Amino acid sequence: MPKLGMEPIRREALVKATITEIGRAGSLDVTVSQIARRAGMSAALAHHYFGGKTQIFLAAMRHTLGVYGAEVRGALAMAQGPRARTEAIVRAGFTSSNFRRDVVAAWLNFYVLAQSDDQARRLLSVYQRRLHSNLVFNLRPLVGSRANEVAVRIAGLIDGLYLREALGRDIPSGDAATGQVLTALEQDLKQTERDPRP
Amino acid sequence: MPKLGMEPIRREALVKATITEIGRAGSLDVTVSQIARRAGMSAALAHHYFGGKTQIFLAAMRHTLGVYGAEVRGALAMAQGPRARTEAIVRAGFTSSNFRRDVVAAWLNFYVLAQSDDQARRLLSVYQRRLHSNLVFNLRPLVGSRANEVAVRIAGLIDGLYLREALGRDIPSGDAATGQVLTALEQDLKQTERDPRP
Amino acid sequence: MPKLGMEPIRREALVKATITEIGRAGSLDVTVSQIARRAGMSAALAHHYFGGKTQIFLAAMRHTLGVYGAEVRGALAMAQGPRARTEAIVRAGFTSSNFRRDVVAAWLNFYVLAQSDDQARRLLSVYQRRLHSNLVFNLRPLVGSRANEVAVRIAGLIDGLYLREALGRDIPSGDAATGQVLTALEQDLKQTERDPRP
Amino acid sequence: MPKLGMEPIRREALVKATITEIGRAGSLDVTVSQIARRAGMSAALAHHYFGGKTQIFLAAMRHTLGVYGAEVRGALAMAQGPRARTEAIVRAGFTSSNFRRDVVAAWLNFYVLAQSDDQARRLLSVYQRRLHSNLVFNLRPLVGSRANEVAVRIAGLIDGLYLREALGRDIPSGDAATGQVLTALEQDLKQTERDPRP
DNA sequence: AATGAATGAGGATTCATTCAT
DNA sequence: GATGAATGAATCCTCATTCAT
Repeated sequence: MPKLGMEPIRREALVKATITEIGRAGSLDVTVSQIARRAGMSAALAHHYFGGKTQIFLAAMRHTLGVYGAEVRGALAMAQGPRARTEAIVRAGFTSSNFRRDVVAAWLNFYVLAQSDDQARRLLSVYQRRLHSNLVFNLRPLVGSRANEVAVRIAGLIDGLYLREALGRDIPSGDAATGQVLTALEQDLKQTERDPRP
Repeated sequence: MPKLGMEPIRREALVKATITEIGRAGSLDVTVSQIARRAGMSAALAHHYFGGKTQIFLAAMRHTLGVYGAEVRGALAMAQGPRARTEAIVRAGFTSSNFRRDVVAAWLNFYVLAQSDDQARRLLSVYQRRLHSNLVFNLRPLVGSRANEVAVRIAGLIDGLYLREALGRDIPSGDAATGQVLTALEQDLKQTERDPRP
Repeated sequence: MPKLGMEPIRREALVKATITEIGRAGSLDVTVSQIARRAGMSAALAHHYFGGKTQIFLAAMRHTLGVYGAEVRGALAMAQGPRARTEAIVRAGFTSSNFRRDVVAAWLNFYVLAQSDDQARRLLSVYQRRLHSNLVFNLRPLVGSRANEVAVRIAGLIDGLYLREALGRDIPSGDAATGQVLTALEQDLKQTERDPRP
Repeated sequence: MPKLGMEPIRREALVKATITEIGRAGSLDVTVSQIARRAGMSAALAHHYFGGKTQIFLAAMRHTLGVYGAEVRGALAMAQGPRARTEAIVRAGFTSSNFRRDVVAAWLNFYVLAQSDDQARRLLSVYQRRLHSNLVFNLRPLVGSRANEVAVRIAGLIDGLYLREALGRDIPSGDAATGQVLTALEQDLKQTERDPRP
């Protein structure tokens, strides 16, 4: 009994299973069989849908980036004014849907993959550029010509806290991380108050 | 052609070759043969000296951490006063011997390895704790009770900039990264001036 | 060419090939590839079905013991009275399906394997205990309290003749071996006649 | 300081170490390094003295057979008359120097080796023939034309009891084994009394 | 006499991928 | 649409053996 319209369901199941398995293994050393099993299908079917292991990883990556992007857009839509919007961007990064142990592990591994796989690198670049311009756009009214520099600092700090979290044994605390970044942000704002450079 | 006392020579060659190969591959998916070939010996000999692939990686890791630690100690020895010492710690992280493309790639992969390998995790913990307490010790006179929080921020930012550099296409610029961290540090110091909390 | 339900077919082919190859080599120094090739498949498939080399050997062992056990049961079913049954047990051990050169070699190697592998040891123990109790049960009416001792002697002699056969160059003669054991048995019976010990 | 006259000492140490290691492993899967280490020298030296792994095994085998042969000859020298001499041969096989766990394991493995190695086979043949003719020679006055057949039975039983002992968990009991064989022998003698066939 | 150094050959095992059904 | 069957290629690791010192 061939089932119709299974494709999107299967794909989604595989993407989720991929994130889960990468999280469990803590690395990309995960077999297609493991992923497929967790997704409730045969390895052959996984291949059928995605064409290969790398494609599966990339799809999982796109999914993760997509979720993250949606979260950012959602937060931006609610916020009023540049400061609130900048803070919203920061907060979105540490939401409970993004700052989960397995997702963090996936991110870390995607960074690794991006070093050898061009598609992955491009994907990450897109994310990084988008984050950067989002930050710069909203920081400009707040810190003027410092916007670029501050954006790099904020983004760097976000990544760094992610990285640290990947290793800690305790459940990731989004609040603490958010607090760290917002404090850094606030000091950049104060610095501008003291020494404005339009 | 001396035939005795080769062990340390071989070990060192293997450690270097490991860093290089990880740098080239951008991942831990490097065969023992590749490493051994680059180090100018057979894979069997590499196994003979290290006992296994993981041990080779860990030795390379220890070496990298060792170099880093030496650099930090050296910098600390030259610096006078807490502020200079704190800056020295930061600068040491972005020295040209640490902030090389392949070394950064190695670090990134060690983070990954630490998620699944206990020895690697322990090694990283040691490094992180040492960095943290170094920072806290020198920050105390500067920012008082904020020392811990500031140390986390500084360390996080350092890691984040490392991470970003791993992906960039251009040669890593230690100066830019150092500048970023020192700016963040300076703002934390000013904040304390404004609002001292002994 | 049916493509489903291959598993039992493959397993059986592998088990047979294992016996054959052990027979040819005269030892367990047989590669999985050799076995797989003889069974008409790739080494990978052999692993797929059995999980590892030891498992393949154990399966072959179980098969051999199974055949032997079936033969004994078959012979017992035909025989009437304790003496006939005891003789049947002896004869079953030297049947042409059990007393083949390669099977004898397999036995010998299983003894060796049993010294280091626990599963193998357990398997052999089961066989030995079964043989022993079969003998004792049927010997009791014939030799009374000597049953245990006689059973040990009979079983020992069977094993010894197997061992000797493993080395001889000529085709194993089940008849000669059977004769030897039956003679020993008969003398034990006569001894009981002369000196009954209920 | 080159030591003189070390050769015999080294060889003996290696032979003993070989028996010990085979006993520990329960198989011939013993590396030359293991043997050499136990014998207190380098693997290279072991090769130097024996030429190769097989040669080391064969030397150990010759040694074992030699000890056994000496024991038999010693026992024969003490015994008076054919019956005592026959019993002496049997007893020699289960002496505490021959019926040790590791020696039994070695024997078993030599049987295995003899299936693939010609030198080993020849060595075993020599032992078997010698044992056989020793038995026949002394049995002739006792059982007349049955001598050959009885010798096969006795020798088979000895081998079988060895084999059984190789697997048992308890310390080998030479007495019990000797008893078994002597009982069989006695019954053969009685049989001849009843039905003499000169 | 003795050994550390060194390697080639080989073997178990894993896995992504393909294919026939 | 879905999967069991099947394999080639790769990789880690072991080990007997050789050689220079």
